[in-house]
Amino acid sequence: MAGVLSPMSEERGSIEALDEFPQIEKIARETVHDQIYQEIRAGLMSGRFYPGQKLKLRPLAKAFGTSPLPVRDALGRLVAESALAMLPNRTVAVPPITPDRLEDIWRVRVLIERDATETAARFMTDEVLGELRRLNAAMKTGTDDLERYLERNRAFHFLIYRTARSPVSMKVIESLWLQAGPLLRLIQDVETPLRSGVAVSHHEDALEAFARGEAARAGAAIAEDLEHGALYLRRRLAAASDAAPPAERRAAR
Amino acid sequence: MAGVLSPMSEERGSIEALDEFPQIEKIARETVHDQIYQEIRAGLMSGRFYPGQKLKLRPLAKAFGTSPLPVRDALGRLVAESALAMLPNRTVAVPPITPDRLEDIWRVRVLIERDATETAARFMTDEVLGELRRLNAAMKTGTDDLERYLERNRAFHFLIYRTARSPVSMKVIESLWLQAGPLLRLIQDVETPLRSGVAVSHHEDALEAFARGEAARAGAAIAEDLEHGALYLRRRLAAASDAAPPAERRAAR
DNA sequence: ATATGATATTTGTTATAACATATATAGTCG
DNA sequence: CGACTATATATGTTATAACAAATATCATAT
Repeated sequence: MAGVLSPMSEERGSIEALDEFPQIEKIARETVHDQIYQEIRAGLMSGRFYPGQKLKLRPLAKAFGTSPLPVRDALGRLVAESALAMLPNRTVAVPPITPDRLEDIWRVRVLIERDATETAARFMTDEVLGELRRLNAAMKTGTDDLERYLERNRAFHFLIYRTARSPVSMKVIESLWLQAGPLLRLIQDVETPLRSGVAVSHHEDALEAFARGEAARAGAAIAEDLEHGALYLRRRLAAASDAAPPAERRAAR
Repeated sequence: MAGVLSPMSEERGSIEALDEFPQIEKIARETVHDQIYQEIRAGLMSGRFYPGQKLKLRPLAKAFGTSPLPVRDALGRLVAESALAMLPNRTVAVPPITPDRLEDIWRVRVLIERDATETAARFMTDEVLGELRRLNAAMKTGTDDLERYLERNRAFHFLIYRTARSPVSMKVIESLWLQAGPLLRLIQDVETPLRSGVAVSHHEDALEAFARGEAARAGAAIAEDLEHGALYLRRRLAAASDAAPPAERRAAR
């Protein structure tokens, strides 16, 4: 089912793996609704949808080769997580991005991701630190592929947050990244060297702070990383809204 | 449909109001799933469900007088908001409360509710301040009715948070209160004067800070209010887990 | 040509029913 | 008496179909 959002469909295969004999791992079967959810969610986080885009039940169901029900489940779940918005007509759409909304999302992001980073510093181990170094080093290569760059950046940040061992924070952060996802569309055509260098340097600040056990400094480094991104997005957002003020128009078909 | 969770059912009435002529206010019709959602949500926030309780589709549907579908929608939405949990068998249940989970929820609560309070201080007006004073004064009366006391406390806090004008923070805070809801069950049998006095005094600290425009102090007062509640709940939780360690057992029927 | 109105299509919502899995119950064998 | 198996019940999931509301399309009148 992967890649169904791109115009290419395939029937879903049976999930039950061939059971040799009673294995320990009892994989909870994935429901159709879960698969659709994962796919749309991944699309959102990597900016494959544009703000204002409407997600309609039957067209999506046809694309996935299912009935409208599981699609409805997936969309409803994403709406509940604030990743998608429900219009007054109850149609689901990617939330439009206004400057106010950008500031709102980022203020909370800085607040909670700094906190999570500080907490992670107290649980940091050599093993995790090594993995973080590896992830950050990987970000320096293949910077021309935006999607891969973003995925590596995501992996770096989320490994830190997971180290904080706070399921509640983790859920909030995931929701915030989901809401920020459609913004990533704005940096499609950004000069490659510019976008990669600064983030990596902030990451290295954080790595050094982790190594020294300086929690506050690690949190500050990640906060600066986020603020730097915000600076960038603010400019692109202003430019985009100058070029095409009626974002509502672009979304309509 | 109100009160259906208590064993008493009533058919749902038509929502469409009599339209005189083109009014400005176009009330979006409430779907069945919305009504069920609101009802379960209210029950959760005022602690009418116990941790571990299972919420099954068909029994609930029968109680509400609907098909299982809207119930499923409502439960799925609450699961997505972390208000309910989904067991491996995909049955929905009220999340059990462990000491770890209590600490996790409260740490994030203090972080974000303090921040929202500080932001609210910058937007504070005489009108809102007056309403806050009125709400806090109301908390001193009728303290014997726990549910009413909690509702007034909720109104006080949420008026502050709403003043911060941050939809993103608001959504997070609502989710956190929802997750904390089942804990309120622990203070059912608490000495009345003890629980009311301290909260009100913290609230008065916040009010004074608001009046003086001291944002940090207002945030600190609310943070202390929360910490005080946590102290209380920690003790009750320890006592409860001593008395009935297999919370899983109590949930089963 | 524009505005108004009726019709047709599309949209989300929900009940019903069939299915697969999980759980509970009863039966049976050791 | 205890452990295992088989049956029965209950549970979540999903397709189908019918419904209601919103939107789009088109004809008509001014």
